[in-house]
Amino acid sequence: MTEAILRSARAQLESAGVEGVTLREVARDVGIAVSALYRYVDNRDDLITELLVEAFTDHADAVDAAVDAADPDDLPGAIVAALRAYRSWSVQHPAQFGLAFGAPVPGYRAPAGRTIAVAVRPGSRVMALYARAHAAGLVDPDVLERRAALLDEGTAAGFADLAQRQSYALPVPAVALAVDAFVRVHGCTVMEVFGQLRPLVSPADAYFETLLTDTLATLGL
Amino acid sequence: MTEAILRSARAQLESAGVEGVTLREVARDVGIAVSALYRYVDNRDDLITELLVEAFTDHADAVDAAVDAADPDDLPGAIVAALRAYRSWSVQHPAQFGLAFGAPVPGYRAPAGRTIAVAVRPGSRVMALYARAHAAGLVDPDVLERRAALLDEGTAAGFADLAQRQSYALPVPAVALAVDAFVRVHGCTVMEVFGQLRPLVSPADAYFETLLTDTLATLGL
DNA sequence: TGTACATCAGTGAACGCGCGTTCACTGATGTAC
DNA sequence: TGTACATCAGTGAACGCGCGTTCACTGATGTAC
Repeated sequence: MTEAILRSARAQLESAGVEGVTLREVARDVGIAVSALYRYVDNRDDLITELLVEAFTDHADAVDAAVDAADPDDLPGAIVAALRAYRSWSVQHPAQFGLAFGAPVPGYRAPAGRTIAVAVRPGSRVMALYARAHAAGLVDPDVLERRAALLDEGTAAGFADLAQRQSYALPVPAVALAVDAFVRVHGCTVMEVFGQLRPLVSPADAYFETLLTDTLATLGL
Repeated sequence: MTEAILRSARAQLESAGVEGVTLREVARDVGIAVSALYRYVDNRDDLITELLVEAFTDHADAVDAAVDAADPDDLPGAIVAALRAYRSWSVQHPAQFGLAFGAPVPGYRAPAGRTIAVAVRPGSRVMALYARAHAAGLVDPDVLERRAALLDEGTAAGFADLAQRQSYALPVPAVALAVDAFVRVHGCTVMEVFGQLRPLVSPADAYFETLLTDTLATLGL
């Protein structure tokens, strides 16, 4: 039942956006009185939270699956697979992506406790791969050095803080490189999902592949 | 009057998002009967369109102003100024940015005739600067060549098409470089406005500056 | 085996609300003769 | 100068709608004695 409710809500999210997710419509869809919905859901915001957590989870699961399926001895390959999955899932689930990574929903405050841990999973997974690559000596020292030269004190402190909070076993310039790469990939993905890429780039798949190979260079791999 | 209506609608957009923009609230705000609104506006969608066009226009105006204020003999400097303005306006006007560049509003179809021309202005402005820099021989040929090597047939055709449609006086690899740079800048901006950058990067200003200097390298300048 | 009772999923009417849009209208202003 | 008329910004009531949430309830199922 709880699952049927969530499925119906997801369908509405996909067809009408967050603001189109409605308890009454869910009730109609599931074939239940509206009031009966309150047995399964505290209120509308609670349902939205459920959708949000589900979106983050599905996204992270897709990335995990790609990494698990990759050759464990080919770290750059695994990173590429992860980033590819990051985009693929997003393009295939635009509404859920929009809920998770789009403009914040006005009047709705996501409960940090439930969302943060799951929102951070894909980044942490990739970072762990990169840390292993770094430990294995695969990261070009010149690239690291050039990135270090770009760092001012404030940003360096920020990256050090991030590495400590998330337990990333990487020196600050390597964290900076990883963030750069992530910004490229996520930025390109957002643009594609929200329709800003199409006017600029014709086969998005191919463009993303070139962005990926170039991103490896960003990472010094 | 028309201006007062638009101002009120903009305030609502800022405080409650697109879905929070309401004819009745605008009427209340302006001090007029709801029905009187229909003298100035065809319907709600028309008002949203007005907001959308205004957002694109203000954004493009900000970029134009930055370029106009820059030293006309320092093309890389002008490009940096344009990209900086691109981000600054966005960060300062998150709601309008979200309307223009966020997830499409469900149930609302923007009239292409009114939006496309204005949506394209910042990109074209920067592209024109880059074309001048290229014509002046400022673009590193090695960078161009490396980018050319990354191009497959399909993507190359896409960029050629873009250059022709928009009359960009640049060879295909240079167009590709410019798009890469734009994706980086826009992607980073989206992440910042929608709150995905803050968990990763601590002083966003400083990070964006390093991204800008690195973007110049992307462009071969 | 039979009865009293608790549990619990689900009902349906009602609440108060805000919305976009339409309609017949009012009343001031300006113009034509 | 005075009168008839058109224009036009704005009024206010009404339409039909959908929403989230609450409330007293029903009726089947299971449990305790």
